[in-house]
Amino acid sequence: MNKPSVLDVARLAGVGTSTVSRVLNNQSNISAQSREKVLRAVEILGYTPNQDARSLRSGQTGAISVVLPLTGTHFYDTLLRHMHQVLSTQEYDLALFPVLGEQRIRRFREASALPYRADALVIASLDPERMYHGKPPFGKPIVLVDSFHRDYHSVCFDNLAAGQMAARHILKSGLPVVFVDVQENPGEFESPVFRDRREGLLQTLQQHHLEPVLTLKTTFQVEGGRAIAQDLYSLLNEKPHFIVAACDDIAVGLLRQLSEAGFQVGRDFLVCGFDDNPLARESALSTVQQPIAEVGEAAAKLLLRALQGELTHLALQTFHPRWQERSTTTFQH
Amino acid sequence: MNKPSVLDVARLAGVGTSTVSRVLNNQSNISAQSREKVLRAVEILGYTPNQDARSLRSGQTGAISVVLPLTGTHFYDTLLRHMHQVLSTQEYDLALFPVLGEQRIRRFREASALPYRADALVIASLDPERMYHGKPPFGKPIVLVDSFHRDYHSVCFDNLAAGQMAARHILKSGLPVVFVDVQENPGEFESPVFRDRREGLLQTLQQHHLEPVLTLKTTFQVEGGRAIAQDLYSLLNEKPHFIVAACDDIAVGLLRQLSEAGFQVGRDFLVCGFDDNPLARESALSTVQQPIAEVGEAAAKLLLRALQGELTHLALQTFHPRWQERSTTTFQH
DNA sequence: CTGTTAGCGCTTTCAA
DNA sequence: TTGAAAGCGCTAACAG
Repeated sequence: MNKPSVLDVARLAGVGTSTVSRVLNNQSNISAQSREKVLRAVEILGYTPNQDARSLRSGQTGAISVVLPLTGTHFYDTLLRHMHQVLSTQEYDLALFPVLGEQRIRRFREASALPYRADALVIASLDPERMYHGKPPFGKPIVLVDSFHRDYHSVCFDNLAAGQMAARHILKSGLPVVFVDVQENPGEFESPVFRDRREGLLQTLQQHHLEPVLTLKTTFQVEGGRAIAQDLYSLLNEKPHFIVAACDDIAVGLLRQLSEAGFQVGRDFLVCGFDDNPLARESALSTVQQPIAEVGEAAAKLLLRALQGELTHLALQTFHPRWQERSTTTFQH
Repeated sequence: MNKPSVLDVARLAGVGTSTVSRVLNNQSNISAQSREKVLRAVEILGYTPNQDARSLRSGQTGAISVVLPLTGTHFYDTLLRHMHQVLSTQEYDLALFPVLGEQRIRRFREASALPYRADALVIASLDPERMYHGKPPFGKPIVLVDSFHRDYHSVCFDNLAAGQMAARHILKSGLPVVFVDVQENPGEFESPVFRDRREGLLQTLQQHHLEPVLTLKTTFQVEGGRAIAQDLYSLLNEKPHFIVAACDDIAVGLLRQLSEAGFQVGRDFLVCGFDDNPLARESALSTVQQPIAEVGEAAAKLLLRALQGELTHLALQTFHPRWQERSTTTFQH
């Protein structure tokens, strides 16, 4: 037998279809009697509403799509958990759409793509301009997270301030600086995150007439840090340096490789990173912490307001980093 | 102005709505002339089809949902990338639904939940029986990945064989065994993965009249391994042991903490794990590798066949582990 | 408080 | 090869 429809339920309950609809949507003007009958019929038939029809009719899907570069990192995991926590208080389901490669980008430029079958869209860490060559094909609320564009609501980390913050701690040490930047994959978008960190860092250093004695680039994993450690050996043999890496993973790789090569943190070098991911915590790495949880929650709340049409002006929320002092930035005497 | 519909396109093109529909769906019986007119009208109006209406009418969504416990790990990242690679050759979009907490489980039991607005469902690492207290509320193809149930197509890792494989390498060493199992979070489901690894391991050891001299449990992160390392100090001071951990993270935590405490791998202890994640590679940990990529691809292909109705019988595919010999399971002489 | 009815936008017969 | 028209399952306006 076919899936039962509202009509089947209505017939069995001996009421009209609108009564069924009202009961199912918890509307108020319903007698206890009718409600009872409808619910019983629903139960008997094992009726479940067709969501496509519901969406077609009401124009609402109950879905919120999150487009993000990838899953599989602490950053997105944390971000999503916190967004999720806020959004699930309402009746919204969250669907994730990682942009795994160029192929998906092209697909996501089409208005018929799955992410746009939703009531609202979250775009995380991606520049809408570059991703879409213009505007996303989506006419409902959009919130940018970890990314900024003047045409959209945005919730951002202040990466410029993060860079400045690192610079200030470097300056306190009085040591010469080595900066290890992230090597962007050619063909992938340049990340504004690293651009801003770099800018804030170098800017503040310059204001104090300090420039890195050496700048290196490497991939943003632990292995990337390990790989370029040897380029520092001669420098560190000469005198201690402060090494600032553009992310924790690189910093940790550096820390480990240098330690294994006989250099001692706190004596031969100091090192710090950015992010405060679990690896940093584990390795006692001093770092500039990004308030991921706060940003996730703020974005979700913003979205909720946008969905309720309460957001008349373009919102821009910026969250400030926090310095996490651990053991890799103090001299051992 | 409102979003244009097929009717608007049809009017502008001077054709009927069915002609518009046929052009948009690349059907054959269309004159080049009509096609031309329709496409031009589509262009002018910026028309994009309403997917809800399309789904309602055709019963197809073009979506495949993946329900998984969490994102944010190498395992799921790898699995998804490979599934994605296969599925995107067809016109399917992949949507991810991490089950973040008990709240979501309840929601996902409802037939109206977002994951079920799809043409097929992938359930990763979750036992449908426990998750749904019965069957998922979904009448279309379902494929289980990293999980088995006799009522569904399944693509699995042979965790029993993985446990046996570890046992065989332990036996070769002739050392007494310490087994560090994963502590399941109370309230969460017991993972069949760890159950099978444990069973395969202990079973094979027993067949050779060997039993662990000590069994410990801890959480499955690196920190979990570190935390219980001290429980082994006296044992290792006495004589060397082979430590087998139920996953790489724990093994690495153990390896690191024991090394820092002055014990030497290859002399005071040997250690191996399961999974072969990046951390294992980085730490030169011997481990039982799970062929994640193959499983992901196999699952995707199975799904495609199921969608085409080619799958008449229940499929069960099992993939075998591979031993990754690195430096933590050989004695240094 | 309730039932009848008109579409939401599309695909797909059916007849031309 | 094409157009008219039916109807997928639902919600909401309207009339009672």
